[in-house]
Amino acid sequence: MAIYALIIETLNTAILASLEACGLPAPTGDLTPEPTARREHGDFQTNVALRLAKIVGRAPRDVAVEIAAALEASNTAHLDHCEVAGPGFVNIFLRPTWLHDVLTDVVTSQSAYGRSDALANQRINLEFVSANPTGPLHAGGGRWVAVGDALANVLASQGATVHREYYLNDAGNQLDTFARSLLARYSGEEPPEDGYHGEYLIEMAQLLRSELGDDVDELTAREWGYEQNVKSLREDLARIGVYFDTWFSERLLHERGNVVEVLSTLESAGHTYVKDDATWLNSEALGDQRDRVLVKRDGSTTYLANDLAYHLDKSRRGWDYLIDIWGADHHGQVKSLQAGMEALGIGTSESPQPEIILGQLVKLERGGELVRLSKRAGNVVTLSDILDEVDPDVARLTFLLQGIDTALTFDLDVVTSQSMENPVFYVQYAHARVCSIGRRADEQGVTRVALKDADLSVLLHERELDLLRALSEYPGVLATSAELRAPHRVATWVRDFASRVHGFYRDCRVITNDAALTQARLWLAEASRIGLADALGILGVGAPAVMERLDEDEDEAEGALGEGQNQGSLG
RNA sequence: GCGCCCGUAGCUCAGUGGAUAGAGCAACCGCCUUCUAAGCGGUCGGCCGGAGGUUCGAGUCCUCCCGGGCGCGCCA
Repeated sequence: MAIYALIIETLNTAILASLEACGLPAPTGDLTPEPTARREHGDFQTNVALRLAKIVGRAPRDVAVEIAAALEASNTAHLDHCEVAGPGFVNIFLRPTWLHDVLTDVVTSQSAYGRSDALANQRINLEFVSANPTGPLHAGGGRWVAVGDALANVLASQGATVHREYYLNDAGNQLDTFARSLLARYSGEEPPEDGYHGEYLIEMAQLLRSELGDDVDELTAREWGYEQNVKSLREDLARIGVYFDTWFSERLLHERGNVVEVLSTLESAGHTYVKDDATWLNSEALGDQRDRVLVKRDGSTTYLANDLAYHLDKSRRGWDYLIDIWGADHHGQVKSLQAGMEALGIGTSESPQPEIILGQLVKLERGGELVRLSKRAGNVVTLSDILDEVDPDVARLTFLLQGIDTALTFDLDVVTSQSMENPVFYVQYAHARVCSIGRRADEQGVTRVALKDADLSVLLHERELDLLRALSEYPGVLATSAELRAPHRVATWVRDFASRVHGFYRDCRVITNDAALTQARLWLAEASRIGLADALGILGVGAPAVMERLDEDEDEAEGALGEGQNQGSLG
């Protein structure tokens, strides 16, 4: 168990015992002590007195004083003293020894630090991106790439087995529309009104001609274009370092008769009816805003029918839990899908409903103006375009620093031209600095003694304790991030932690003549490195050991980037 | 009209019912003889969209209103 959890448990027990010693009842609900927001309030605070006051009919501060005294009298590990403050909080002050235990915990756990087995035995299928294979991934799609991959890592950090899946809508009208557009370009014509007008089709048409000659029909164009598009999706994803375990083809559902099967299941369960020559799902009765068509008048199935077959297939493939990440432009489909799944008997404890995570859309800005993000309109900015200009790490963290409930504005001017001030460099630099200390120590022949031989009790500087407090909270950050499906919490944690690392670096020289202090600080630096590297790893952002110092004369020129990063054209 | 999301510092955004609401950027002032100044410290900056309500306590929960985004196809 991580030290933080251990402390909470210890304090919890101590508080309960104190209540009993005072003859006070235990309040209902969670009385978990929580870390204080301010240093002067100690390490942890508990609001039990506030909550008990009404029950016992006494002033909250009186109750608090009593509890504080009982707590102090208890023999609780690391406890220094308690104070009553504000309306009736009991502030708990611990000795720094608990933070020294955190350091030991981090360096002995290494990359396992912060991990939990809360989701052990959970096999989760996480579907994200799933952009139609009708062209390159557009810039806004990068958000789901970054968020989905990070969320997968976050869930895995809690012990889950996570499977990344990409659903290819390769059986519907969109691909046909795409084919007609491609063929139009191939013939030197403008795409149809409702077709795809992006310039990428012109290039693609040229390639089509050079590869397959002058006698290409629509079907051939479609299949060739489809292959090209999937290939380019994979390439774009590879550029940003995201790989899917499964690329699931919608066509398979039709070939295997899954869609037909879903329809007959729904029909025999009495959930469908025929009206206006179409087959409808009685979804309104199941919570949807209205009923939905499953089979169109022309006999083809709707997106909903196909999607139900897809989700049913996913749950049959043996996952304990299904998660989809969708853009907010699809939120109208959530109720329909869930209504259909319920009609199919999904939604029990053995087979829970798919969880749909909705993320707000990305607004792309350049030159102070919004850029439209539409594959159909001509004006396309692709993820690949962005990666031509910025480092994948920059793109990822830009998408990840913001919660998915807010519409994100991706300002290309800021992200590209001001990359010197990008949070990515700030965080990566903290990692590089810590690594640099290790190298410098090596150069000077200073080697780290075994952890058990280092005297950590000399770590008393506020900067040092600050680092350890942040590290103590990291496991909780990961757990919360997983629970709330909010990977941005890891991003904001690591940015905050980097700030503490820089402060420590500035104020606490590690390699000094004080051998004991040097040893303790070397271990603290190592713990910090582990924290930074782990969080960055979860976000899918690189943690370079070296970042070259930016030459002052060239601060407008090319940035000095760490290893493994492509050199963005910044000028 | 109905449904979902959002509204917090000049800008971009954190903040799972707790005390004096935070960070980055921008602006201004300091700090390099010492482990990388892509750094550190400080100043400036807020009726948390508005009004009610619940609560010992509300940026957070509830209701209504205002403003913005996205949906409400026999498209996908």
